[in-house]
Order: sequence, then structure tokens, then C-alpha cells
Amino acid sequence: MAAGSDNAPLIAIVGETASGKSELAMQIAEKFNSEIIAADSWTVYKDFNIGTAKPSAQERARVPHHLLDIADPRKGFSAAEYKRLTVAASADISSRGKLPILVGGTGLYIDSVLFDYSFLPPATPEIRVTLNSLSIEELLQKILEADLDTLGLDLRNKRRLIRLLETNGARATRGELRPNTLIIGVQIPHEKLREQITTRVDAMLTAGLENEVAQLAQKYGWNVEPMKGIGYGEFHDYFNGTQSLEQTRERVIGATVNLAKKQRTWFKRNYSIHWISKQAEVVELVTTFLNK
RNA sequence: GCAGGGUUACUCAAGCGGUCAACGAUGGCAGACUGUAAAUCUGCUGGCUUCGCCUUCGAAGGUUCGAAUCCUUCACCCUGCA
Repeated sequence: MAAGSDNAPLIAIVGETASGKSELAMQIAEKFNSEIIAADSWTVYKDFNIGTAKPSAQERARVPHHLLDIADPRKGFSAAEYKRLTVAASADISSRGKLPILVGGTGLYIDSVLFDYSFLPPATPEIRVTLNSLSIEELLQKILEADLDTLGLDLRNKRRLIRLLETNGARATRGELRPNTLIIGVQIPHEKLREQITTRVDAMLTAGLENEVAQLAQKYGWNVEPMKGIGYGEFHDYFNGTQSLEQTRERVIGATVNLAKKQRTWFKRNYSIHWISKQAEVVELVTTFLNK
């Protein structure tokens, strides 16, 4: 069966960071003979463990997890690669008679799979470097000269302009929601989320986040992509001595809260999500879905 | 007690007679989003019956056609001399 035409049942559990979706997914997975596919742009990187809240070895022993530790921090990663690997993993899980559960908070990655995004060819590094050095005005000038259609494009977002030039004006497309898919959204009150984020950041610090960051900085330097992520980048000033550990902690918490907000905004526009607040509802939803 | 500096919207901070409901930053809210997405970008952020009106720039008076901007007094804070 071609990966793209795989129509076996698929469940996606989405939500803000620290909303409790991972634990929920574990329970559903154990109950329904499933395997989990992480839908997270940071847990794909190997060696970045504590700060990304990556599932532990014990959790992975309880339920098989896919798409973790598959990217080299030095090389970066992309949504297109994510889609390809996830579609394949999902088909593989289904072919073994198990239920794939997509779990995560990276909206673009999730939607790329659920709505069959058609990614355009990747950029060539040399061209990107060149385009990156240009100003927005210069990029617009080039777009004008190439007579590319800018309809609906955010002309103030440099990355979008560069991408338009790279694809020579081609636009990617988005399909309908994948058939036989159940999307569950975990939502909790803002106040409670903030509490859980604080608790989780403190747990990360207790688990040795500082030490992990120090080692990763040593191994990869501060410029690799995942090093700029929440829970890592904030430590740069701390190791420089210009910021206390408490200030670092607060910055990490603040950045996480902001991330949660952005995630909420992304998921809000997806009307196919079944938002739930109690776990009991989920078992019922999944049961009904599978018996259809 | 004398001399000088300060008091601006949630916070920080510009403004120094009209173009000021008041630059900017942070914070907050909302949104966009297809090969960097924990990224990148956008809008709003005194009140309201929102092409306009109302109430603001420590307080109260005053000068002026017109004041956050000038003058007087008062309150509080900081600095130097006592």
C-alpha cells in the first residue's frame, strides 16, 4: 500500500505543551493496543532530552514510540521530512494490526499529515544564503522582476518572500482531512496550565537540565537549531554569568507559556478537533470511533 | 533649612507651547502560518454610542487663542551644602 493512500484508523491527540496530552496518550495506547508517533519538532532531535520533555525509557518500554531521536542537531529538520517519516511509520503500525496515535503540539507537523500537505522542493543552501542577505525591498524587487504572483502572501515576512523565490512562485496545497481520523484536543484552563508549566520546568531543573544544557553546548555549540529552543537558549546568559538561575527559570517558564498560546491559536482554527476536558470522554470517543 | 534633579498610561521610558491619547521597550490580547514552525510575521493595547467625542501626563491654581510642555503653591522621592 502506498503510504499516502493509507486509510487505516489514525488518532491524533493534540494540545498545548504541558497540557497532559502525553500521559493521556499513554493510557489510550495501552488500552487500545497502540503505538505512539511523536508530533513534536524538538523531540525529533537526539540528545535533547530533559528540556524537550521527551518520553523516558520507561515510558517507551510501556508503549513503543516513533519519530524520537531521529534528527541530528547539527543538520536540522523539516516539516516535510516529518510528514514523510510519519506517514510511513503510521502505515507500518497499521500493517502490524496496531493503532497509530499521533501525539504532540507542533501544529504544522500534525496538519502536514492530517491534511496531506504537498511540500515543494527544498531550498538549496547556497541560494538561501544569498537570498537571506537581501533586504525585503530587494526581495520584492526580484519577485517583481520574475513576475511571481504574491496574492495572499505576507509581504512583510522575509521568509515567505525567500520561499516564494526559491519555489519560483509555486504554492503548496493542502488537502481535506485524512479519512478515518479522530482528532482529540486536550484543553485545560489557563491558570492550571501555567501551574503545570511551572511544575514541569521545576521538575526539569531537578532532573538536571542545567547539566544537560552544559553538555549539549559543549558538544554542539549554541548555534544549532534545537539549542535555540525553550529551556536551552535561556541558559546562554546564565552560563555567561549575566543571569541568575532563578531568572533563567522564570524566562523558561515565560517562554513556555507563550509557546502554549501560539499552539492554542494554531489548533483553534481546526474545527475537526474534539476538545475534551475529562479523560473518561476520550475512552468513549475512541471506542466509538474504532467501532464505526 | 538652602541649592539642584525628579514625579508621564500595568511596568520601564521619550516628549519640553499647537501636528499629543501622547515616540519607544516590556508586558497583555488577538491573528497569520506548507521543507527553520519552540521558527517567522501581523494587528490591537485610556474610555466610549469609535470617520467623532470624553477623561488623562503627582495635586491645586495661573499665564496663553492653545499646556504633558511656561509660572506659583503644595505633596512625595533623589542628590549636594548645612
